[in-house]
Amino acid sequence: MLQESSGQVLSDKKEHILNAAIELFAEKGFEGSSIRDLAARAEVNVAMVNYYFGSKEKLFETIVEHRATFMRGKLDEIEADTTLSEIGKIDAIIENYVAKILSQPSFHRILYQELLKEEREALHENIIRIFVQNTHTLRNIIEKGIRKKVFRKVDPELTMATLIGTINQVMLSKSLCVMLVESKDNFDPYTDDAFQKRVIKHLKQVMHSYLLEQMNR
Amino acid sequence: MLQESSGQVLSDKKEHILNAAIELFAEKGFEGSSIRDLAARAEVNVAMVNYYFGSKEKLFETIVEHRATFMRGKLDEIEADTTLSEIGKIDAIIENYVAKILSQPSFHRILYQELLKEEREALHENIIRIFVQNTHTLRNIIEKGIRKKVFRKVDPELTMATLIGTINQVMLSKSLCVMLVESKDNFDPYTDDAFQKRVIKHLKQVMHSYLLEQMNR
DNA sequence: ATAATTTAATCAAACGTTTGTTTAATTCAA
DNA sequence: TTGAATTAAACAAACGTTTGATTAAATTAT
Repeated sequence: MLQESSGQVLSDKKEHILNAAIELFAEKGFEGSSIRDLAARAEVNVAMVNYYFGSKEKLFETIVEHRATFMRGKLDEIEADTTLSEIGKIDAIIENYVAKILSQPSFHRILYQELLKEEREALHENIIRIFVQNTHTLRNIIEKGIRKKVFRKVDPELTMATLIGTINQVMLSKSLCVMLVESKDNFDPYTDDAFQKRVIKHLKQVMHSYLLEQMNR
Repeated sequence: MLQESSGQVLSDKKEHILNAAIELFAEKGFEGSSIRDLAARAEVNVAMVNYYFGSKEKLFETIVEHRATFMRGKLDEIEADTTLSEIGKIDAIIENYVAKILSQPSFHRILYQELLKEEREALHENIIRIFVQNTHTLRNIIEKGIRKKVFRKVDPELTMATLIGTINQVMLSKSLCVMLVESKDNFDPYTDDAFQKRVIKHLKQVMHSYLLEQMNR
């Protein structure tokens, strides 16, 4: 394609600043990161951030809005998949959520720092809207399972909270995660394949034993 | 007592600043809150913060260290209680955790904002240490239940993550919580008694179905 | 008991830095 | 040669903190 042979759509340097910003914001928070810090880490002039993104705040919005819908499409796809049983859909959601979130721990951390605050109202509500949508999708699946009598009569909203909350708890702090699950110090749980499988296995077991009537296990 | 009739041990104003700071830091984060903001909210002069606490950072440390051990004593007490079965201990932990965390949402939010960042290393590690201790206590209970064959062979660390993670997910954002569980707009889930019972009931059901062998249900 | 002295609390103002952002000049590629 | 990219320098505003004066209360001395 022309687009590829003539160079990238998005400027290399712009993308480079954006990635450095995701890391920095995740480590120090938005207010805790200065543009000079960011410029130094990305090895560009301080003026380049405003040149490319307009302002520090717009850079932040770009980061969130560019990636925040990351689960939406996959969730809808799983919900609509008629080849999957209800518990099969739950399993698929667990696998996708865990893999997706573990693959971008920095971005995930930024998202939750923002959720915990009450500043930047528009951005805050954007993130909340995505969460609400995802919860509704999961609720649809759970309620269908309940109607079909393959699921127990559980609390759909809090079941979602248990699912996401378990993953978030693991994502809170890498050093905490390492202390809890592994004694080795250079161990990175987020890129470790065995750890990812461990989280998926645990979550599936929790959800199976909670959702399924005993006859189905 | 002399102490009471002659006045309080801790200065009223100092306590007043501290409580205002907890609210402000929870809303805007530590770096997002200025001493002038805080002084205005607490209705004191800007100089009073440094006068009482030395610095903004020391005020922050005071907040965290003053309250962060909030579950420690109770957890040990529950673990040592010989009148409780293993599942009874889990239930007691759930009841205490939920009640305690829901009762101080602002402080809880500050704690997790700090966990998500990697600044202020000493403080960060202090918080982590408390988490690790609590996890070990819960692990002891779970492993005892497994040895007694009343619990399934579960993943102790991730079980803790599920327990705390579920509560945290609910505590992330009040407006998110309201949208998920209640349509009324003036509803405050954190002070609502019915909501607290709902969370406790859900968590107990999850933990019972996950931990207990089928014969015990 | 009254006056003198010390201590603690409070304040407006100012300190030196750092902040995000802009400018105007320069370099670079097409 | 023209427009985009890049730079060092400068900008006002906001930041945490300190200062020195002022007040009020408590303590000591007379």
